[in-house]
Amino acid sequence: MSRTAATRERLFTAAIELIAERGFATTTVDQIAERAGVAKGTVYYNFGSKAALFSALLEYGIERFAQTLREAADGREPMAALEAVVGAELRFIGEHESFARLLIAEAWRSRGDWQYAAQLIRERAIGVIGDVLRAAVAGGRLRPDLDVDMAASAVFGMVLTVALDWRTLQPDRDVTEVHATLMDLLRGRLVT
Amino acid sequence: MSRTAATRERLFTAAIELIAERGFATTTVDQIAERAGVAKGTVYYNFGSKAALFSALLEYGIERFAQTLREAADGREPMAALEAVVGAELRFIGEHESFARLLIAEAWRSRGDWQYAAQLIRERAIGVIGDVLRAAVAGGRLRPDLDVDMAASAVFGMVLTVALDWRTLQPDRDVTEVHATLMDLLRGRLVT
DNA sequence: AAATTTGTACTGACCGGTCAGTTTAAAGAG
DNA sequence: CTCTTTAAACTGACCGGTCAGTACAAATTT
Repeated sequence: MSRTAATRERLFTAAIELIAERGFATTTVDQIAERAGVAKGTVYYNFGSKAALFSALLEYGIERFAQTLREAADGREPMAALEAVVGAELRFIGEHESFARLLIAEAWRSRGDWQYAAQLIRERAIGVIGDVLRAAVAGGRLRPDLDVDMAASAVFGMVLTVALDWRTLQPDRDVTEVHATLMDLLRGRLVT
Repeated sequence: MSRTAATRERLFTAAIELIAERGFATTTVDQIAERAGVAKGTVYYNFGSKAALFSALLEYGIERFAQTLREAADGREPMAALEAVVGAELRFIGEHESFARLLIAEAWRSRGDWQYAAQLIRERAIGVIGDVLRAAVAGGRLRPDLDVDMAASAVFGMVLTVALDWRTLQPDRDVTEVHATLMDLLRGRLVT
């Protein structure tokens, strides 16, 4: 990894943590530079502005998120793929809790400079779930009249909410338990 | 309604809209005052600080949210109550979209002054769903080993995400359709 | 019933701190 | 020699909070 890439990585990590804790607007560039162990000028040398840093960070994070989900689905039968994708989302959030909080906080605004973030998540991350559901419908495993896009966003939001509650309230609980409950819910195994 | 109550109401409305659009930190007190049609000093006369205004607004909104859900559940059989609560959450978000966006954006921070907001939502709003699910389990309509708290937060998050997507992407679509899809999902009617 | 006082709600110019972004000169790395 | 980073000082716009003063209606006094 080049020196530049390493510097950027450290700035990303520092910025994600701080912004998740305090929000974009109340996080100062001085704080980001300090936590990254870098001079303030370096931030501007590498990114040009606070907003540009955040923008790059969002795209980078969402791309990695979507990539993780895609790999989980790859090569699996539809219903197994859904299970794997839910597990991957859960694990990703567990490992990148700060990023998840940042996403949820900045992505669902009505105006502002980051509503494109919501669009990005929809296209990339939720899109993967949609593809899996579409395959399941095509394979006759799910109702043919299913509103795939709505269901995808429902699954994504459900997992996101539960994952954040899990990390907040019972961080020691095992992922597999959370995963199992979620899958039971999705498979309609709750109703007796 | 007293003059004071009217002024506070207008400040609430203005603040909710602006904060949902731009976030708490980037919304200025001058903007709130201007949109409410009062002087800046009036904000401080009535609430003491920007944070106190936001705090009052959160409690007010969450209480009304929870109240709506509670009334929907009241007097209904468990599964009918669940259906009614989901419908009520959907309708509340449709009617108070700004407030919902504000909630999702500010309530899931890790630190900061509003993590108590997440706690408030959990205790009040999600709590109602939890009570309904508990009743359903007690009545033998849902699996006895169901993790009620996790399921409640899953339902809440799922509805919240879908509702916001609905308002953003297809605002003209009828609530009942969205509601039906959501209930099918919850009842496990998707798997063939 | 006119004059005065009191309490409450509101006003908006102003102050002081904060912070994004700039500048500069010099040092380290590939 | 060029690219990257550093450290520190500086600028200027912006914004939360303050406060002396206004508006006005109800109570109290004369």
